[in-house]
Amino acid sequence: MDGQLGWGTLDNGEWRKGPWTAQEDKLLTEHVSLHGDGKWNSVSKLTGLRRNGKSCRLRWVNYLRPDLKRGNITPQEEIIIQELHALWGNRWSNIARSLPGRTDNEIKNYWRTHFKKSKPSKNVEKARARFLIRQRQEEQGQEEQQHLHQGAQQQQADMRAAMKRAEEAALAEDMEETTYMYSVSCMLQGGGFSGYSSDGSTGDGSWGSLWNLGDVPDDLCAVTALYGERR
DNA sequence: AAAACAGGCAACCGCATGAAC
DNA sequence: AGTTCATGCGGTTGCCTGTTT
Repeated sequence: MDGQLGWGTLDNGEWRKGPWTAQEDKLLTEHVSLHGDGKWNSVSKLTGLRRNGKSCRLRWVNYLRPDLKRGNITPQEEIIIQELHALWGNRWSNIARSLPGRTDNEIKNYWRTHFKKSKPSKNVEKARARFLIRQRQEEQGQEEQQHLHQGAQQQQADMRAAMKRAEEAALAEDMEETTYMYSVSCMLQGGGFSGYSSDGSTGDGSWGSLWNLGDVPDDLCAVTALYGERR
């Protein structure tokens, strides 16, 4: 390419690795503007770029895309990242979809440098705890329909009651957090919020309505599925 | 002024998944 | 139905740069 390859010397005599040059960026950008993104493995053939498809895709997604937002993560974005990470864990691509202009790589790096070494905040821990409680309740409800043994039913009812109490205690503990959760929800959906009643509970008693995530993976079911499959 | 250290970030790697054949 | 290939995702690595000693 330019003869000055640094640690990005030719890999096995074919693919270049390491930092991208301005010329390579230009080639890739031109290719995408002509052919659109996708078909990354054809980039090298069509442009002469000695980068493999994966490398091209990564460069485009993380750096060259015109809709990328430059600059520091804002406090609002930081809150969203914390909350969504509490819900989804390291689902960086999901989190990134909720933050237009940000990439999964960027969020992942930000998380690792800003949060990982510190203990999770109280709010984050609470968010996760409440989500898990709710999820557990739903699972219990499904199991209940399948197993109608009376003893088991009693046990499950006791457990649900205990979890319900725990959740209510968490909610009562600080209304400040409830307001906080509300504001995050509003940010996520651009202000439109429903299903939240003044007593601090959700209208229908589900996280789906509390969060109402919009284009963030559809609804509570999707979130639950994501969480479930992760474990 | 220079060496050591730490943080931030770009890029690579391996694996999983889905589409095409 | 099985195989191959392309793409996407999350984890990890290592360079660069700013800060501290």
